[in-house]
Amino acid sequence: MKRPGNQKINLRKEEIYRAATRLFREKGYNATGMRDIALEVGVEAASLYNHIRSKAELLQQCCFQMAGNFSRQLNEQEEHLGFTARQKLESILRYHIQVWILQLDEVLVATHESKYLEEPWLSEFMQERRKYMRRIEKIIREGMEEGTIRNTDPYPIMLTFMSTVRGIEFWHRKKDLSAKALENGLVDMMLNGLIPPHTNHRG
Amino acid sequence: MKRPGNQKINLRKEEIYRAATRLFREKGYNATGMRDIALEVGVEAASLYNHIRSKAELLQQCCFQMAGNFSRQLNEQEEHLGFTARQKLESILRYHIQVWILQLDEVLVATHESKYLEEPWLSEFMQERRKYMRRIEKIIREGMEEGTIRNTDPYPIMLTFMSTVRGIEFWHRKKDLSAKALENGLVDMMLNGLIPPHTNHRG
DNA sequence: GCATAATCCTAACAGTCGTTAGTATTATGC
DNA sequence: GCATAATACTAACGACTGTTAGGATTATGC
Repeated sequence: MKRPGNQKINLRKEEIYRAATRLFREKGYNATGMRDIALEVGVEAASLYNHIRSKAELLQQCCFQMAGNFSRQLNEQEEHLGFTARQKLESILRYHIQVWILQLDEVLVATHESKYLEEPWLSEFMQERRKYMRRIEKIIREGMEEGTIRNTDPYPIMLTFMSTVRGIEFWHRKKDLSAKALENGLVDMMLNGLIPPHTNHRG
Repeated sequence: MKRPGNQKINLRKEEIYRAATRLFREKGYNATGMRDIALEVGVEAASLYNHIRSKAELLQQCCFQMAGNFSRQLNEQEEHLGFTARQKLESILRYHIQVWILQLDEVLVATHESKYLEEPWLSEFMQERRKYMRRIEKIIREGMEEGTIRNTDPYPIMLTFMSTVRGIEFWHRKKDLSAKALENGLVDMMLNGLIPPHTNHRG
């Protein structure tokens, strides 16, 4: 069997990965058994090991795939010369929101289950995250220097920026609000806050 | 042994609860064994059952204690007649932040591990949380009617409000920023956003 | 100091976990 | 259709899980 383009193999592997990601999100990494994943795929648990090396590998793939995506997108924005820092931040935030809407399973696993990564992956993942947050903070500082971002401590702003997307976890999709409206609403809050423009109660 | 004020009993129980909460936060509920908790307390795992009914009970206590605290504080604010809706929201947000700073272990367990509650506790907890979010949304709507809150869709605002505290999870305490400064920074972002007041780029 | 209740221990339970060994089955390339 | 590689199965492994039983130890109230 000289692989006919690797298609079938990777399809099965992909299927396992998707099932695992969904279950990791739904039940948590530790509460998800290989037998649960196997049931979802329609196979015995032992058969999974023809396609993957271990359960831990599935978690690693999910976490570092997401980390890579976010890091790459941040690279693009950092190099975007025509944008002010505030425009960069808005663009990055919109990317965050879209990922949280379109790939909620993966991003929630990377966010909540990454702590179950084994070493040395755990340390590497956390270091990458710290690095990412520092890069965001740097853009915020640049925005303050160029005057497009309000001049206060950049650190709480960065924390708020990183947390804004978290609410999407609770969004009931069926209801009144479209994805684009949700995105715009979150971006609007990040940029303008909840005080009306005419009021003069700042500080 | 006719309880001498229940002190010793409750101290041990309290000790177990604290150890469990810390470990649940650190390693997650499922990855924390009764033997881990016992080791922390300095006792054999089986001995824990002289003080608690089950591992699940420890999680329930943590989740519903926090839920009760938040719910009670919200009651107080709802009944606070001298406050505008915006002042109420700021007050509630400051309470959120202080809890996330002072009781990070418990609040993280209630936030991230509550999904491992068994029925009917799980349903009750999630229902309480939905109710809480709807009450926040109602205050936001009141603020829009009285003009103290910018008039947009209240739902994304509520989601942002609920998520603001999440960043505290990543706060390195040792460093530059005091707890009070962090609190003020987060509140400031919530109220004013990151656009400087003189700019005219709203909408 | 005796009766008793609280708390601890050891040992073990039934179940689940991720994973491996060994083998059977299926599909491919020639 | 034969050789071979991929993939599936069954059975089981040792380790770990929350919890219980039963007995030993300790502290309390009178």
